[in-house]
Amino acid sequence: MKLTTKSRYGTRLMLDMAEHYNQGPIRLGDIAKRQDISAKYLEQIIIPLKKAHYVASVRGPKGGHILAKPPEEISVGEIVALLEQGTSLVECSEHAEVCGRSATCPTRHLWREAAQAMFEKLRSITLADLVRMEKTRPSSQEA
Amino acid sequence: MKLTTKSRYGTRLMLDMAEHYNQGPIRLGDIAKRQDISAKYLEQIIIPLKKAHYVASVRGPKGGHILAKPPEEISVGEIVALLEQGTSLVECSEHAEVCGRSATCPTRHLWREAAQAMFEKLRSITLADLVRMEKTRPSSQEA
DNA sequence: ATATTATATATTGTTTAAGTATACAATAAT
DNA sequence: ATTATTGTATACTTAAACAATATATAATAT
Repeated sequence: MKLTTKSRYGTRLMLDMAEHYNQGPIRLGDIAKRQDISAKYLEQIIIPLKKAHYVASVRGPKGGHILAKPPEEISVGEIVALLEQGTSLVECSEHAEVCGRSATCPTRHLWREAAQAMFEKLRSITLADLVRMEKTRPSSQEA
Repeated sequence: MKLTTKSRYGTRLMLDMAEHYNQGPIRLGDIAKRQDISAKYLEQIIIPLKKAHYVASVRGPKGGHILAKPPEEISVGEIVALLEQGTSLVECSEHAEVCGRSATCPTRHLWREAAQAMFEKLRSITLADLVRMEKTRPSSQEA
């Protein structure tokens, strides 16, 4: 039930770009160093974010990546949903056919509600919120 | 980010026992058949549930397992927390030391809040609720 | 004494997560 | 034009975790 590194690193990747919003293209290499994540791995993680038009890119020297929307308009929920490939906690939430019991299984709805509660929370927090949190309390912030 | 089969099967295991509450010890073999889960695997899954005193057992012929508390007093949240070994979505929620960035990482709190939202929902639903749901609407129940 | 249940421990197979490696394409600076 | 620097695309590898299975043992109702 743990989050994958894709959504965790992906969130930090996006947060790093949010922190440097309006500073032109940011190199993945720089983000990799700042966040201490393999640059090669970040290259993979950013692909779906580009396809979904959260991120734009510029090739060549002085190139890099930029957020395609302001940080206020990108929620963590969107990022996680994208990188975890959906908002469900069990396969049968989205694909009832994987289990013959789907039609009558009382636990099925349970997992959907739990996932909903989680994503509602995540969708309520934007990259701008995170940047603000970081600035306000450089360390030891409480929930 | 998917739930493991342990918590999913474990919930169905407990629900099956709730459905047969006050009917004496229930054989794991019977549950395995009804739920279409490997009996051997259920034997493993039930171990932590016994250790946590949600389930009691009787050996020998006519033996089996029984819920140690009424279904009203066992929430899905407790079952899942037990079988997923905690209520966190990332390692650093519980063990800050696994990541050098824990002290200042703004995303850390994020994951804790998301997990909290999810478990609040799960803790609000008991086995008795699930039994009731099943009886009220034998199929096609909506959230 | 026997059949039937649970218990304990070890082992195995499979999948997925996580990360690397290599080759290619675009472009700014010179 | 050439070169260095960035991103892009695809394939590959490794390790861990998940999901079971197998075997042997212990308790107990009949």
